[in-house]
Amino acid sequence: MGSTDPHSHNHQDCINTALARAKSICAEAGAKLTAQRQSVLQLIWQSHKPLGAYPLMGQLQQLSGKPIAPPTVYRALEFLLAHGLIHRVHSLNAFIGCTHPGQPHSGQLLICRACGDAQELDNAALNTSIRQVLPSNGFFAENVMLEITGLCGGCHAKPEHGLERQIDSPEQPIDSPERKDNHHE
Amino acid sequence: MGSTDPHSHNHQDCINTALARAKSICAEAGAKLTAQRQSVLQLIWQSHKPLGAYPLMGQLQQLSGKPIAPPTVYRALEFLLAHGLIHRVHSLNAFIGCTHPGQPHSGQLLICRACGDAQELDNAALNTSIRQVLPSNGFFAENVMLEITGLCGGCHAKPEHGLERQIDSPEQPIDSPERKDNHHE
DNA sequence: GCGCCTATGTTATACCATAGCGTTTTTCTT
DNA sequence: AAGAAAAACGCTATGGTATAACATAGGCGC
Repeated sequence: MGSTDPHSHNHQDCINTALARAKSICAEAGAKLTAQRQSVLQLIWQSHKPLGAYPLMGQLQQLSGKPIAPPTVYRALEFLLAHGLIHRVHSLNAFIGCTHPGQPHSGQLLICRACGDAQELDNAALNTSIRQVLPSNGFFAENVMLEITGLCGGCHAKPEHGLERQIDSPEQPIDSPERKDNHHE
Repeated sequence: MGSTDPHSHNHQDCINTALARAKSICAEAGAKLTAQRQSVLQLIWQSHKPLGAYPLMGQLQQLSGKPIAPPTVYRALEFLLAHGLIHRVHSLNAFIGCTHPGQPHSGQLLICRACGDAQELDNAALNTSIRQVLPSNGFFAENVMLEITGLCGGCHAKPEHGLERQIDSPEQPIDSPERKDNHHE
């Protein structure tokens, strides 16, 4: 969440809003948001941090009182992904609720390695920049995934996470000398 | 790559150049590019498409004539990642040679879902855009990962890869009229 | 009821990655 | 050159992620 404490807002409202939106989106699309899919969506929102499929499976079992197998979970996730209700966080093999479903956007995430929170962005300038790179490469983009890992404001202020590998790490952060696309072709 | 045939250039030169660069980078860093690590780097470059750890392991076994265990492969990969000689492709659980090692940059990849080729970008405007979003969020970035999936120029021209859902189109990733609830993110 | 489509259940397995520990090789120090 | 420390490697086992394939159940139009 970066600057916002997960508990500084009414989280239940948060979840309810997401569920309500999901219902209307599915209704409009003619898709069935079944009880199970809704449970999965709710659990993902409850966590408010990227949630893995197996932890999710465990919670789903607790919730339903019966054993749940991986395919069941993955099928629900697949449905939710397809309808833009959640995002997959590749760098964590996890899933997170989409904060503005129904609107066109590409996934842009800020992921704190210390507290584990993930904040979704939808930065217009960034979207524009990304889109502009593509035509020059003749590439037809279908899915854009941007995941930025680091420390959120809160965690960055604390000393215990001070191992700031920003400067000397080979997998460099964003700072890059001016250089144009370059490839060996 | 992308639209270009992997064999339209002298691939061996490509590999040799990468190996030579790797040697000089490691020498400068005081790191040991052992025979095994070099083999791994070479195999990754030979593939010229993102290569998974297990396929890599198989090739490594063939090359060396003896059984190789996963940790061996992953340790080599870890070394190469740490020194910026390869990139991890999260969306494919695979690895690809870095086209401009030694220079600070974040990984920006165009991945074709049809032919599997991946092209690395280093677009200055994009880097700038990304960098500019962060301060406003109080976020301290350490690693940026951008992976764009779609169709490269060549594959886009062919009819068999039809399901074209352009990103950022007003409609969500999935269909509008006829529904079929399966799609990968 | 019947056929069809969708969702779900179930078993098994494939695929990806790391922990932990012992051995070998290299490098540094004396 | 001998010995200690560190780095790299081999190996076994296991954890974590994801899907294939097939079976079952329920809704819905006819």
